[in-house]
Amino acid sequence: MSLADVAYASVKSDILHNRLAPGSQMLESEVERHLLMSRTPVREALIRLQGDGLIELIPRRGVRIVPLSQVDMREIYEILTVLEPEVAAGVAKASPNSDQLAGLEKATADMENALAHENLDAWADADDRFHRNLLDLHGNARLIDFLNTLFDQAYRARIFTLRMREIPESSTREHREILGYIASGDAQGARSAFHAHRVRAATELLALLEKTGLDRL
Amino acid sequence: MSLADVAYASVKSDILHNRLAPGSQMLESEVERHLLMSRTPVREALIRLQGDGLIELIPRRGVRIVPLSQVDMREIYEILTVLEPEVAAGVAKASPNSDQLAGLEKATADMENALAHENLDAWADADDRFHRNLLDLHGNARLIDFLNTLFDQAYRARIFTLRMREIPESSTREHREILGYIASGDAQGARSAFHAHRVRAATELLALLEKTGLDRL
DNA sequence: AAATTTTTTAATGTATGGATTAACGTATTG
DNA sequence: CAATACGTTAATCCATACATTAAAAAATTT
Repeated sequence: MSLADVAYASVKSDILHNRLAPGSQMLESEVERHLLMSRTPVREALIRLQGDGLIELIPRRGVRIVPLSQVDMREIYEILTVLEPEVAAGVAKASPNSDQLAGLEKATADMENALAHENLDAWADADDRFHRNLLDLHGNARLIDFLNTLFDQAYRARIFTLRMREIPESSTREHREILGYIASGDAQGARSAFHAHRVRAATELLALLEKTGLDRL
Repeated sequence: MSLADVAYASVKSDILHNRLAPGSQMLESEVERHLLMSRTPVREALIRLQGDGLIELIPRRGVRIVPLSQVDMREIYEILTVLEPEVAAGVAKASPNSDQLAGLEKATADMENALAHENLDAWADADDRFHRNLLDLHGNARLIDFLNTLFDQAYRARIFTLRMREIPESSTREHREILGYIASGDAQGARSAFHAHRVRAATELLALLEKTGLDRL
């Protein structure tokens, strides 16, 4: 692992976990100092992060942590609403065996458990695992990559709004339902259940952002 | 425009226009010599191109121009088949005025003209313009970006197979049809017409690749 | 001769000095 | 006082020297 890789992973983690505030700016030299590295590897990492849509490199102004507006969230969910149901349908169609479904099963069980114990952090973690695990069961590498990028972008907003929402009961139920369709190889069922899941989640999240006036997440 | 930008545009153009052969490799130093630049800007450009999926940077082996296999083409078309119909539906729903549709109208007319004169290059150019122009009418920046990246990746294969196919009559007709749905604000019509268009194109292209044994485009 | 170790080579990874240039403050002018 | 021109500053952009290291070549051993 090169220094550039370390820098990439480190800054990315700092952004996702809100240790670098959305909308904030800093000079490249500050990042270098923070990471105790020279310009070259830091710059390479920043260029990659810019490609991921997580930062913006503004000449003479340094690095800007790209904040998410309501418009951004709408964009992201619009895409997820179209693509993820297809992913679910594709996975269902491939009739995965129980070995392959173990990860999804575990994630779903973890969500149910977390819900029972009202452990929101554990719930969010299991939810994230469910969605990413589903991707991994799909063969389309480009699709996987793109959706993971979107998950990364939306991650902060999800965490941030987690505690402002109702206890995620229906969401948990929907995951169990989707898993059922996938396990039984019902592609059409998986597709429409996932679509409904995403539409509901998007509506809820956008209404919440609207209501609270939250922007620049 | 920085040297890094120049390097990015130059190498990208060389790849898209097949001046750098798919699957070929060269050292970073060869790229530097070719562009008459030092390592820093070239390296930054290559990192961005790797993010675009056009090249691979392999330590000690240099730059590899990523070739497209049948699997890759199937991946790309699978995504286009799902997303582009949504884009068309979205644009139709927004009821664009004739000003906004001028580009699509022109592209369609150019396709019809090129077809009449059996000018395949002009046809391919107009086709590409139609698809990218449609994207520009859609508001979702992330979607636009992603689809443009896929267009870039698939560009070479399209050009390469252009002369091995039937004269693209049905494709041209379908574009005119889609444009009609968009102009009349019929989102559902645009969606299903575009879906059919993509399914047909994908089937044709994949069959052609299969038949000719073409791979590594 | 085959296998193993050592040495060499060369390509990338990293650090850094200097050139460039946009932004800002200061001075000048109308 | 407002507007403009000028000089200064500082951050990035670029070139390049050096460090690291994987691969290739050579030497040694069996």
